[in-house]
Amino acid sequence: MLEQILNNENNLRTFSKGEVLQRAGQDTSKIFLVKKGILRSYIIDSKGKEHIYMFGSEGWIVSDIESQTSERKTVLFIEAIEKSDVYVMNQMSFNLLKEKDNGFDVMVTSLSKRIGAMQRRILALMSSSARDRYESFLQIYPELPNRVPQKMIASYLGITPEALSTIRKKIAQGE
Amino acid sequence: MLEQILNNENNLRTFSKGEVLQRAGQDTSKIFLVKKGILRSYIIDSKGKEHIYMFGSEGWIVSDIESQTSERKTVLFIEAIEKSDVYVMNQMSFNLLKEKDNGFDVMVTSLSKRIGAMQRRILALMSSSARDRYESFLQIYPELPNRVPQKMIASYLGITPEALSTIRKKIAQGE
DNA sequence: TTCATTTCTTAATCTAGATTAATGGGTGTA
DNA sequence: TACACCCATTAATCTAGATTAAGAAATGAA
Repeated sequence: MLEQILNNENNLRTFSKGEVLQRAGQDTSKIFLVKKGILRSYIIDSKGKEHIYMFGSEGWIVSDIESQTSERKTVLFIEAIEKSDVYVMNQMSFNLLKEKDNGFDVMVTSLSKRIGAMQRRILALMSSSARDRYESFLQIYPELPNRVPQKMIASYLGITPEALSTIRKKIAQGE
Repeated sequence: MLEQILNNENNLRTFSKGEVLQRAGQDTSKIFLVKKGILRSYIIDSKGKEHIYMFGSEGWIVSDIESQTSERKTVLFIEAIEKSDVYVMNQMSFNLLKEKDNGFDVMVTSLSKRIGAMQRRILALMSSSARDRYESFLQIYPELPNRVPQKMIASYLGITPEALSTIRKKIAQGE
C-alpha cells in the first residue's frame, strides 16, 4: 500500500490543535498521511467564508492533489483539528513511489478511489437535501461527530451551523 | 499524451444522437475518448431524476473511473448528445498503457487534472449561487451552450430548467 | 408541409435553508 | 474564582430556487 512507502520515521511530525500545516498560495504543496489525529482541508472563498473540503483521520491522505502534479499553487488550507501525528511527504517521496515496481497500480488505485468519493459527493450536493447529506455523513464517518465541532460538520455539508442544529433537533424528536 | 495510446482505428465507433453507450449496473465499465461530438454522463437518483455529472466534447475522456479500477459496477449512464465518433477502450487498452515507459506520469497527471476539476465543482456547489455557477460554466465551456439543450445545462448546474431560464433572462436584461 | 412531441419561457405559489439576533453552556486562563 | 471567548441552540424573518401550471417556440417524423 501507499502507506508502506510513505511510512518513514524521518518524515513524522506532530502538530498541535489548530496548527496550520499548509496555506493557500504556497507553491510547495505537500502530501500528509495521518498517523493519529484529524486534519481538515478547506478553502476561504471571496467573501472570507471557510468551506471544508474534506476531513482526514487515521490512515487518510490529505493533499491538494492537483497542485502536486501540476505547477499550480495550492488553493487549500490544511489544519489539525486535534493534536495529530502526521507523515509529511514532499515531491521527492512522490518520485520514490514511481520507482517501486507496483507504484503505478498503487497510485492509480488510490487516485481512483478518491475520484469515486468526490463523484458521490458532487451527486449528493446536487440531488440530496441537507438532512439526507447529514445522515449519510454519519454513516460514512461514524467516528467523526464525536471528535469534530458541529460548525465544521456544517461547513463540510455546505450549510450553516444553525441549519445543522435544527436538523439534529428534528432527528432527535423521533424524526 | 493519453490520446496517442488510445487512438487506434480499431476501437473507433460512431454513435447516433441519443444512443446510450453505457448503463448503470453494467459490470464492464469502459473508457470513452471523444474524437468528434459530445457525450454526457449522468446518474438517475432514487426519485428517478437525472443528474448530469459531466459533459465530454472533442478530446475529453468520459468514464466511470472508480469502477474501472475497482471491481464495482458502473453507476453512470453515458449517452451521445450529438452523433459522435468515439474511441472505445476496455481494460486491456488500459493495461497496455502501463507498459509504456511514461505510462505512470500520463495516467497520474490525467487523474490529477480530473480531481482538480471535481474539487472546483464541489467548492462551487457549496459556496456559489446558481447564477455564479452558470457564469463560470459559460467561461469554462464556451462552446457547449450552442450544442447542448438548456435542460441539460440546468441538470449539470444542479437546478431546474425553469430556474436557468429565469437566470438567463436576468442576464439578458442588463444584469 | 402538417401534426405531434419535446423544449423553453413566464408567472404564481411554496419551502429549505440563510440571515440576524438573542440566550445559555463550556472551556481555558489569569 | 471570575472573566472572556467560543460554541451550540432557538426563534423570527427573509430569499434563492423548487414546484406547478400554462402557453409559445422549436424540432422531428410522416
